[in-house]
Amino acid sequence: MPELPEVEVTRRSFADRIAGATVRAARLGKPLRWPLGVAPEALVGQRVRSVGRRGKYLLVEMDRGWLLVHLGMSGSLQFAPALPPPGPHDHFELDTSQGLLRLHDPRRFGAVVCVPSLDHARAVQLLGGLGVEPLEAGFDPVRFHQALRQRRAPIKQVLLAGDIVVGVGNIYASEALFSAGIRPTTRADRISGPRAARLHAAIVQVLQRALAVGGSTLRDFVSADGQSGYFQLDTMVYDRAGQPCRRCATAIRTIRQGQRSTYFCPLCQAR
DNA sequence: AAGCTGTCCTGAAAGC
DNA sequence: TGCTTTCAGGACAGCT
Repeated sequence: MPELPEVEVTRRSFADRIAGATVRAARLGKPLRWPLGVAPEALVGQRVRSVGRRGKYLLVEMDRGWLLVHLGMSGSLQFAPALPPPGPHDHFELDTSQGLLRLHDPRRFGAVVCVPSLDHARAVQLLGGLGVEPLEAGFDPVRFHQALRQRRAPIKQVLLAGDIVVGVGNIYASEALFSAGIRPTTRADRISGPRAARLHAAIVQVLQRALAVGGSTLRDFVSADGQSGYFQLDTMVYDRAGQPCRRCATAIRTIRQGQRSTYFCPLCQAR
């Protein structure tokens, strides 16, 4: 499932190639998570200025607004001069002078939303509540600790909420907590400064490593077949229930937190 | 305000 | 073998 590293790799794979292109047509498939918000024809004639990213949203900057693209959990993008006819799971297409951008999303948790330049409220609604970017300078260990001290919920769920730091999904939350030696059920406000600093470093390291791996395994994520693109994850705890911890050989345990699976090592993550 | 729960969707895997 | 059930995931609405 696309988490921050996959989204960033996707962005890099087509941002330069689509920049400057003029939209010739836009097509919708079955409904996605949210409606597009405008008639597809409203995009025709606009040029693509750039492709940025905020959290797990891709921000396609157009002449008169932004296209916010979210890959949900099963979405992927392709951008190529030409593509085969759309299949039953291709739910958005942007035909441009430089190629065809296509969203393939079998489970339709993804979304493409057009936010006109003037609709500031809509932009705030979609992006306003997001936390800091974990791979940018604003993600600071001291401020991270201060933010955690305001929260009584289990640290795993606080990370997932995304309002302190974005981009840490279910997989990387478990992985980062293992790396920092913190039990996922620990109340966020009970984590000391030094331990928060360790978690901060673990989040950065886990995401950066995934991004580096993605750079090699996902080089043609967008332009190629779209099937083999997902990360081949080599995890320490995620999806390893009952298997021996790679550090101490204790059996990895799984629990449910907020209807989501959490994995941890009971020995390496004692508290 | 913060923190719960339910909801959306569909393919894969497990269970009967 | 074939049918039914469960599970996975991100993020929001609507509660308490």
